[in-house]
Amino acid sequence: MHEREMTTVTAQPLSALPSPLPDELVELIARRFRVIGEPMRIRLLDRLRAGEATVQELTEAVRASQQNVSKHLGVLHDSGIVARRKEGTQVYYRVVDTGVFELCETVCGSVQRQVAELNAILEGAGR
Amino acid sequence: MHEREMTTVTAQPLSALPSPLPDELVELIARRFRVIGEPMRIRLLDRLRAGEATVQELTEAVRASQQNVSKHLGVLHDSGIVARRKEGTQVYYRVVDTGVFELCETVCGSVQRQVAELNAILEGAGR
DNA sequence: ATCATCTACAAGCATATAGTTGTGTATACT
DNA sequence: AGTATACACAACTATATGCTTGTAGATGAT
Repeated sequence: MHEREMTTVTAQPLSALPSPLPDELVELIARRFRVIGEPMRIRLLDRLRAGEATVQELTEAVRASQQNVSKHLGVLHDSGIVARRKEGTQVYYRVVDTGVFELCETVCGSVQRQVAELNAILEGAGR
Repeated sequence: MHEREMTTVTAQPLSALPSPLPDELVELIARRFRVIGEPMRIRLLDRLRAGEATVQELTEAVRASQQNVSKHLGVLHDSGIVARRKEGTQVYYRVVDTGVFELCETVCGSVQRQVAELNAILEGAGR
């Protein structure tokens, strides 16, 4: 689907993760989840689904202060989820780790299932 | 109880998410990510990959206080990721939302790609 | 009944992090 | 040069949350 050519190091069926996950890996995974687990950052990534955007455009899209947006973009950049490109006084951000979209879709699936369950329960009780 | 037969409600290609994600959905997604973005909880879920376990067993597996484990399990339970079953004085926990494993695999993929990139850079600079 | 074990809840402390304010730096325009 | 714009960094405050300690409730054994 995305980059397929770093065959040497990472190409394993990831389903086969070591059973007691090593502590460092656990920390890395947790950190990544926490980076994405922020409403403002999710909104930024959502906007970036449509493609590259400047800080200015992103600031308008998420209705927040420029400093705040810049800070969140810095977090996303540090964690390697987005990349930036400077052009004049403007900085363009884009998503480089498209795995985040996959993550959001999986989470949305879980959320939708839960909502469906709740509805089912409510209907069952209401009748 | 609830792990089967929910085919009717949620079956859409989730790739088609609304473009400016509604605020409430963003909050739900963020909360879910934050629930998983905790090393201790990841370790608990990791242990639960092997199947149902009691609080006691989980406490030994993650080397933490019973109270702390219980609290984290409560968080996982509240968010619908795990379910519990009481038997005598013991409580068995199990994962009901297996999407979390998918999430971890995706994240591991990203992390591994980043590590690979770092290695490549280091090798390039070192030679 | 009494006691031990297993689990969950509550209060307090410590830390992490989100948001604001103020400012520095770089680029473009006049 | 001087000014305006776009972005990022730093310090500060507020809030959230993880961990500990203490304990309550429930079950089972003696």
